[in-house]
Amino acid sequence: MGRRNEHTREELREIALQAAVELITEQGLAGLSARKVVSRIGYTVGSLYMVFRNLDDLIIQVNERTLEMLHARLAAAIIDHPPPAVAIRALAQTYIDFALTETRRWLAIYQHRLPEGESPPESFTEKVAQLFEMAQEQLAQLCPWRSPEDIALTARALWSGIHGICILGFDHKLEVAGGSPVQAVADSLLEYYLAGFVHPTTSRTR
Amino acid sequence: MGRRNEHTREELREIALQAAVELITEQGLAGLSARKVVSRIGYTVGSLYMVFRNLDDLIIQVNERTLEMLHARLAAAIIDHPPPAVAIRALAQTYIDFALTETRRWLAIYQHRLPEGESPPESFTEKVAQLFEMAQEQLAQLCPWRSPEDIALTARALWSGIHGICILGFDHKLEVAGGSPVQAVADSLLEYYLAGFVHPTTSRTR
DNA sequence: ACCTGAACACCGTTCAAGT
DNA sequence: ACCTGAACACCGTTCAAGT
Repeated sequence: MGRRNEHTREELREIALQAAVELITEQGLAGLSARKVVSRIGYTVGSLYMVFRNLDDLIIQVNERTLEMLHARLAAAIIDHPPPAVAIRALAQTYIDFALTETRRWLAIYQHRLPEGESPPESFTEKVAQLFEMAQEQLAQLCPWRSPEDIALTARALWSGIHGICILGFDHKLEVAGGSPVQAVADSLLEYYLAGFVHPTTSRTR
Repeated sequence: MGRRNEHTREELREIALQAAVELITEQGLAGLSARKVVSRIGYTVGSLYMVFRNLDDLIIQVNERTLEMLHARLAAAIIDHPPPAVAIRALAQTYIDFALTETRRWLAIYQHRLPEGESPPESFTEKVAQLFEMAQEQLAQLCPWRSPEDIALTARALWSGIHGICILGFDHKLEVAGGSPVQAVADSLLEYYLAGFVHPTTSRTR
C-alpha cells in the first residue's frame, strides 16, 4: 500500500483545505473531522498528518483564508475612496453582510480555540491586525487631530462593538420587537459612537 | 448492580452540576465530558442520562447558574442606586470584572452551541433578557425623553459592544502598545457612545 | 426503580508495515 | 517517500441485564 503519488504534497494540502472549507460551509465547524476531510478527497486518515501538524493546524489555515476573503470584501467596499465617515459605515456594513452570508465560515474563526497555552501562528494574527488597520486608517482621516493611541482604541472599540452585535445577533440574543435587530443595533452603535467621537461635548455625562 | 439509592434524583442532579462547574472552572468547557462528570461523583455514565436529557442539557443548566451569578453581581454593583450615568459604567465594569475573574465559566456561555435547529429553553433566554433589562432601566432613567425602542436598541448596542470587547480581548485580538486594552477600549466605547447618546449633535457626521 | 457496564458509532493521533 | 489501516485512548448515547 502507499506510494500513489497522484498529488504532490502541495496539491494534497490544497484539496484537503478545500474539502475542509466545504464541510464547514455545509455543516459548520462542529461538522468537521479529520476522517470526513480525507474521505472527501479519497485518502485515509494518516495522510492528513503528512501535510498538517494536526486538526487545529488545518482549521487555522482555513480560517486564514476566510480572513483573506473578508479583507478583500472590505477593501472592495471602499475602493472608490469615499469620505471617511462614509467609509467607516461601509466597512461595518460589509462586515455584517459577510457574517450574515458566510455565517459558518465567519463563525468558525471565533468558535475555534487552541488548547490553553498555545497561540495562533504569526501569519494568523498578522491578518487580524490588517483588518484593524483598515478601520484605523479611516478613523485617522476622520479625526486627524486625535492621537494614534486614541485612534487605535477607537478602532478596537468600534470593531469589537460590531463584532459583538454580530455574535449576539447570531445567537438570537438581540431580538427586539420587529425588524432585523443586527442592522438597527449596529446603526445605533455607529451613529452615537461616531457622534461622540467626532464632536466631543465639554459637559460630561456624569 | 443498580439500586444504590445513596442520593435522590434531585441530589444526583445537584452533585453532577457541581462537578460540571468544577470541571469547567478548572479545564474549560472543552475539558468537560459525561464520563469525567460521573467519575467525579462516583457514578457511571448511564446514570447521567437519568437526570439530564443529554450533555447539552447539563451544560445549559450550568450556564444558567453562571447567568444567575452574573445577574447577582450586576445587581450588587448598583444596589445603592447611583445616578444612571454612574450605574451604566458600574454595570459595564462589573461585566468586565466577571469575564476576567470567572473567565472559563463566562466563556462557556458563549462557547456552547446547540446542534443547528435546536434552541435553548425559555428559562435560559429569560435569564439573558433579565440582563438586558438592567441596562435598559438605567438608560431609560438617563434619557427619559427617548422612545422605548431607542432605549432597547441602545442597551443592546452597549451590551454587545462590551461583550465584543471582552471576547476579542480574551482572544488577545485587541493588544495595543501598553496597558490593559480591554479596560481602555471599554472606556472609549462608553465615553463616546454615551456622549453621542445623551447629547446628540445637530450636525451629522457625514 | 435505580444503576451498571457493555455496546455502538463516532472522535484525533500515531506508527509499523507495505509498495 | 508515500500512504495505509490497525491501534490507542478517548468521546456521547443507549439499553439489556442485574439488584
